[in-house]
Amino acid sequence: MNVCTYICVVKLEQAIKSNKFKSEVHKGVLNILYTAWWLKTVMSKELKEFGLTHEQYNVLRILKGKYPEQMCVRDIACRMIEKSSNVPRIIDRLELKKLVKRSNSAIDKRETVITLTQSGITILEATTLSVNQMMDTVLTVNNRDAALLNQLLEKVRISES
Amino acid sequence: MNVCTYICVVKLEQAIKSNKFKSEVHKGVLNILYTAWWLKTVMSKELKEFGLTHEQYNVLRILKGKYPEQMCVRDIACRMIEKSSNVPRIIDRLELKKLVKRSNSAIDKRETVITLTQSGITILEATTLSVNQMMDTVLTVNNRDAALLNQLLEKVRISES
DNA sequence: TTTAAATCGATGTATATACATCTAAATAAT
DNA sequence: ATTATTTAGATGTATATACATCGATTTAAA
Repeated sequence: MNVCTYICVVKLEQAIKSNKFKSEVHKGVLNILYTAWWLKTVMSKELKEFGLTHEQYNVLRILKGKYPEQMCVRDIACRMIEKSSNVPRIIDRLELKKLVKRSNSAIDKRETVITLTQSGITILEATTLSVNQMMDTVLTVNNRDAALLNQLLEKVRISES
Repeated sequence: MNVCTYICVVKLEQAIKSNKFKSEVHKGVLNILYTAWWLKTVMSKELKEFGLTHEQYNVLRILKGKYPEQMCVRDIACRMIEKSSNVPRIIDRLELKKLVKRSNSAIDKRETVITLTQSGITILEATTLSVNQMMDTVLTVNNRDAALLNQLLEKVRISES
């Protein structure tokens, strides 16, 4: 069975061939992990058309958020979804593709400031349009359910310790 | 800010320093991705004590599900949460640590069958106990909310195409 | 029966994750 | 002012992801 086949497999039990879960909470953990993989796979398929990875797209979008201001590596890193992302290395690939530009900060010589290039803006806009359009088609969940989901995910992350 | 600090950051807006979302659905996508990273980070911290990665633990648990039966690589792969996992390579590390054993199938010579070793069973049991205990402490969400969350995640994965 | 197609899993490559370490620079402490 | 500490980001390493390819089988087709 092809990886893409799973995009149409809705049931978790079917996806991981298991129907014995310790509890709904335990199932929920697996469900979140699986859904995250599913979403990444769906998105990556679209991003690939533009030669971008999920993480590169994330960095570009973060830069867009402050544009035309520049951002230092640290500022980008703390906005990443996956906090352990190695941002300097992601910047490396984006720089090779000339989508961003590195330069040294005048204020703090330790900092490297990153700028979106015109090419970066153009690709990002086209990609965002395409990704959003695709997501609107693929995701049929409504905003009311999504709002409830957002509340529940926050509850999951309320930790005792 | 240390990566571990984020374990105590509950709000998505705070975690990714953004409060402008196109819609609740769009926010939901980011929320699922972030929560998955959060869960993996929390779990990995515990797994590290036993010298296991998240994926290695996943493979061991899948093998446990059929134990004492053996499983071929493909059978393991289709039960993985992340479908694009490179199972032969994960087996490589587990074999080096002598937690599993590879052997050739007598029925189909193309297949490699994997067996949990006694050492594998022992480590898996200790790890599972520790991980479950930690999860029960960290996750305070109740089963009713988790059941609702599971329904909503399934709705997210209902695709038009 | 011989060839063609499909399958299994090992392996190669580029990128990313999750760390640790290192250098340079900035800040704090003495 | 000098030293110590902290911080920024580059870099190194092991592992994983997301593919593609390849050899050895097995199955299907001619």
